[in-house]
Amino acid sequence: MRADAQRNRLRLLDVTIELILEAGGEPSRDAIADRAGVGIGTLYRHFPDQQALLHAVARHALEKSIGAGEAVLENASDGVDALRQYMHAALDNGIGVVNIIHPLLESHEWPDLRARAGALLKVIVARAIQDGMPGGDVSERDIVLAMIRFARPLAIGLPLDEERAMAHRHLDFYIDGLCLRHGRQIEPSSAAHPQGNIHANPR
Amino acid sequence: MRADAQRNRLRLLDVTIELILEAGGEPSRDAIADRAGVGIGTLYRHFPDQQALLHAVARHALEKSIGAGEAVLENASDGVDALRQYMHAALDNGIGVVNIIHPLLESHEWPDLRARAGALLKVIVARAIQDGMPGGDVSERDIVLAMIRFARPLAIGLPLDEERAMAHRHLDFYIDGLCLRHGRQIEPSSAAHPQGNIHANPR
Amino acid sequence: MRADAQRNRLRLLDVTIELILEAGGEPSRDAIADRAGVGIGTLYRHFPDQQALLHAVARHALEKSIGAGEAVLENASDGVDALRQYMHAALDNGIGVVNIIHPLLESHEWPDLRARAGALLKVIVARAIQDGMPGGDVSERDIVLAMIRFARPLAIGLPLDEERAMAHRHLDFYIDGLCLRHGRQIEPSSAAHPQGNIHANPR
Amino acid sequence: MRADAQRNRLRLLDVTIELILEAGGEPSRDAIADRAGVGIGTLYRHFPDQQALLHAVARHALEKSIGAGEAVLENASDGVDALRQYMHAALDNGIGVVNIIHPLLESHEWPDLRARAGALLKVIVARAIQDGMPGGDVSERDIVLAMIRFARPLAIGLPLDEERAMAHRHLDFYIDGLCLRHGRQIEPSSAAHPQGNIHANPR
DNA sequence: TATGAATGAGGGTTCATTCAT
DNA sequence: TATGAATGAACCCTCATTCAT
Repeated sequence: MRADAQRNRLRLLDVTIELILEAGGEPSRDAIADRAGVGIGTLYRHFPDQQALLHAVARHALEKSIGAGEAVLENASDGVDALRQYMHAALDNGIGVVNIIHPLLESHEWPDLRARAGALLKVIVARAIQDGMPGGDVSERDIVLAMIRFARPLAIGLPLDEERAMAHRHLDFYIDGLCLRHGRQIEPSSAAHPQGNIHANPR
Repeated sequence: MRADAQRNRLRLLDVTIELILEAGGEPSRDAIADRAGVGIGTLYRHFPDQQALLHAVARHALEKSIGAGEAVLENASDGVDALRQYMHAALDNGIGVVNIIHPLLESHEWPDLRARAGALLKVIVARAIQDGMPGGDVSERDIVLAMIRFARPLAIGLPLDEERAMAHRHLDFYIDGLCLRHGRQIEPSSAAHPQGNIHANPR
Repeated sequence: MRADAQRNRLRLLDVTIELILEAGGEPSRDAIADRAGVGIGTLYRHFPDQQALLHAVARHALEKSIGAGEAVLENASDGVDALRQYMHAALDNGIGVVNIIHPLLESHEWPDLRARAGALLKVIVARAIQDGMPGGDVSERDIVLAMIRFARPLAIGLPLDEERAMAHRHLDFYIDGLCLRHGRQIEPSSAAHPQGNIHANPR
Repeated sequence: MRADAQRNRLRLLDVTIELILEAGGEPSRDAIADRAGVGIGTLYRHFPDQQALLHAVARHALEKSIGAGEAVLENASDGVDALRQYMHAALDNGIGVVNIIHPLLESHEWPDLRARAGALLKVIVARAIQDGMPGGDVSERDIVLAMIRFARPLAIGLPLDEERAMAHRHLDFYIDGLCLRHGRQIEPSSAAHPQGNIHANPR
């Protein structure tokens, strides 16, 4: 691939994410091409249809999220802490930038990522349980679907920073609840995610 | 209003809710009319524009939710229990079926409902705090926005019953987390909600 | 026909003319029914379709115009004067309230009116020529089409009174020109139409 | 602009004029696109809304009309003749093709054209008066509104050539009448116009 | 007979996608 | 390869007309 083509491709991905985060919905193809400073034809050369573009964006976000999770896992001393950090990092890495990651993972696309994500999740959940999160009926599904939910914009016209703050705040309560299951009491919300939430307690 | 017109009106509201829950976004007018088995003109006679339809749907859901909350409040012996039951009932009553309830409540529409909803929320939160939910920075906003979030479809193609089950499950963890704040230990999620139906009566 | 039905029919005709003159285009069926204070169904009972209503309105205007022409003819001492008075009267009687009179007259509808209108026109033109209007290629067609033209609204948003004043003013110049053909000099615009024009010369 | 785009643009303008002249009202966008043989989207690319299209058409006609008038003024030896030629040329150039020229001229759009049109009219009328047209209450308004009126289709289904012939014929009588005011006798309608075509060059 | 609810064709407009330049 | 013009399906809405009450 020629260098300028490569540059266009990345620019298009970045712009798409920008626009999704700004407007909270799927941006129009024209808007993406305009903002990227290329013709609409160029957009289609790189991403033959809507799917292709969103897949690429999703893959991008997913890769970053998995990377973050793997890093967390390496450094964390506590499994529950690691789970919490991972979920917040996924939010910050745009895990929910599109609502298509889940079906994709369940399909046969991206076998590489599916494997990595699956392995990561399994370990993180296992470590969290090992370190005190009640097992029982709590499973990977409770993690994946929750990340999708907390990453979805509320769509009520909140400013972007409030939107993200509420997502992290809600997620924190959720994790607190997860770890409380079956009566175990933990230090709630102790390990905070790196950035951008208005969680009241100092972390 | 003529009997058949009344029937059509209700059918249109029901279908709209159905479609929103299935697709997770605003359904097209044509889709609504088709599913309801009426002409597009009939839809417009009953609801002159998108706003009117969504308002009607939202008001419908909001009224039922408030009603449920008031009933809960009357019968509940414990404030935290009442809060939990209220939030689940709101989900079952379609509280988040549209993303417009919140802005509307903040505007000057529906002064009657706003007053009722505001009063109800205040009492429910106060009673929950009184019965053990940590006060601190937890406020009505944490209840309202959470209901909107948990009621939003995940939009990943889940069948309707799974979608609803996950919403209630996520909500339960969230409430557990809310009430756990500052170390208080409660009996978590003890009262599992029945298989909630959006048209079910408040429990 | 029952008395109230008869009343409704007339009311509908009147309202239609009113609305045409107010808005300058074909009014909507709903607007007519509303203004007349009847249901849309009643409108359709009296006038089974758009055509029928406009025909009725046109016939109404045409009858009045012919009546006015016949009256003029009886009283006028000068043929050119009579022609002028007739054309102005036709304008005032709403001859152009719809643009469908002409095709109707050329078809086989209204044989009675066609006969009367044809006879009247023939006599009026003949008398005008006899009293000084140049014959040559001037024909009834120059009268009929001119009335249609001067009765058409300019559709540039003029207030109703200006619109009508300009119609009469333009018509006056036109008649002056008609009678000037082939070098004959007449006293221009001497015989004025009864009402509603801003013709500068005192009549 | 690409060659084919340019071709489409002109074709759309031509077709719009055709349809207006045939039907006597604003044609539907679908009808225009169909007749021009392009997709509806192409029409919208060139003219983003009804206004834009009608403005373009009107401006086109107005420019040609003014050009014709200026040419006439340069070559004409007689002011009344020049007025007559100008008005006929304006008809041939589609001056009244839309009923929006007048309001636009009275608004603040097209300051360039307004200035040119205003200057031209003033000179032409002055020269006509100087060469024998009675002044008195005759003004530029009698010229402008008359051009609009005579250019409007009668909307009675006449074939296009008859429609145009009648417009010129009516206009001729009108000008005769205008110039006859106050008893001045002129050589009426001597210079019959050739079979004018809307795209013909000014004579 | 009167009413007004229901219908659906048609007009306006947007936008994902294709294709000529 | 990059461009942006062209396409047309799909959406929103209006209104003439039909039909159940």
